[in-house]
Amino acid sequence: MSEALVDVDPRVRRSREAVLAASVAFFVAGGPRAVTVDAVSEASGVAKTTIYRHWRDRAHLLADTYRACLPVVPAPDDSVTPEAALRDVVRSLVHGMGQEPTRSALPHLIATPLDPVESAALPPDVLDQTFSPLVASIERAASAGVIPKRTDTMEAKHQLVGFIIMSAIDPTCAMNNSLADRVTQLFLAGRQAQT
Amino acid sequence: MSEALVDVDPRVRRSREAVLAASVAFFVAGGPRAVTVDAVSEASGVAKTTIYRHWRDRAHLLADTYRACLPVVPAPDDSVTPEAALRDVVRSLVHGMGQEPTRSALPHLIATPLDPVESAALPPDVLDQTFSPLVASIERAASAGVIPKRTDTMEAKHQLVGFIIMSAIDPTCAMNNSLADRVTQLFLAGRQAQT
DNA sequence: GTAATACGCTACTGTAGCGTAGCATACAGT
DNA sequence: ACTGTATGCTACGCTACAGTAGCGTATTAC
Repeated sequence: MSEALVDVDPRVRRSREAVLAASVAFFVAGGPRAVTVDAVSEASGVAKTTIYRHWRDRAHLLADTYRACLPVVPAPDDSVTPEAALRDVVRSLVHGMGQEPTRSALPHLIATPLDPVESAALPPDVLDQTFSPLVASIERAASAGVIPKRTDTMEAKHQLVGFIIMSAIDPTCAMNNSLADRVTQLFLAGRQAQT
Repeated sequence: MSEALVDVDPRVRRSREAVLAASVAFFVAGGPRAVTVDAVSEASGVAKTTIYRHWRDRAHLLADTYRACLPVVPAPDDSVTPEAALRDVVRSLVHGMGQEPTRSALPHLIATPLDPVESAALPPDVLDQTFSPLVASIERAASAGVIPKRTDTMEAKHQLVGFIIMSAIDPTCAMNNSLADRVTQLFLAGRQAQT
């Protein structure tokens, strides 16, 4: 994504984008197992040999495909109140998880890193990084006393991320700010009721 | 499991159990992709031909394997208060999700039904059934006014199930009654704070 | 003891997928 | 126009896996 400036040759850019788009489509539809070089080649119109000129092997293609399905969550804003910062991060997460291809890929995004074969070329903590802004927001809320200071950060993360992910997996669920703010409110109200 | 009485011949029972145990082990370790008839045959010590005498094809073996990884959650107890019934169901769920092989298989249990190939012989709603006792408890709590009567049942289910599943996926998390009751309390406190 | 049945073994076919080699062609930059 | 590079194409070899056939052996039930 960010090295588009290096690839001056438009043929290269075209090939990489077409391959990745097709690969993402297969990943979304059927998980890592569905991402085969032959299928991607045919669907993208890019020759198999060309794919191997850009990715060393299938594992590296899969790693890029995986990353392309992850949402981008901006770091929390420290210039607003802890509540507002948390609310905004939750909104970003809900929005990101609700966007395609992330939404449809979610179950596979969770399962793939646990597959010893398919996770070969995946950076180990690539999924955790998506939630690091949320963890930072939780920690700030705790140290500011918005939620109990002795809050278990990981537990709170499970609570929020679990809610968001399960909502996103349910195709009937609208992933908008209304849902995001309800997630935040239910979280804060529950935590603040703790002694 | 329940038709053990029909299989009088101990040779049949022995074969089925050995195959299923090996198949579950592969599913846990690497998802449906790892469940190959050859590998299961070798690991279980049961000949491939014998496996095909008990399961029509790999898809049916996988369906049984999938079911064997699901926890059994008893129906809610209507003779206690709605709070206690919900608490007990959450405890059962937390306990079930924390037990092997369910715990390690969880990501694959979520992802497999969404794979159009691997879910071939899977009953469509087999995972939902695991959560139906929870849904029943939520509905009873709502109609009893323990939580707001207009509570969105599905949303509440996402909230509780998401929290539990994310906790179970984190290997450092203790899946005991202490966690279960905290899940219940945070849920009730958040909901009861809503107008 | 005997018949029925379950099982193991070997060998086989067919398919899908990974990854490579060699050569011809089209396109980009100058 | 010219040169370098990216691409397309065909044809491989190799491995893993699904599923089947035939035959001999061991175990079970009676």
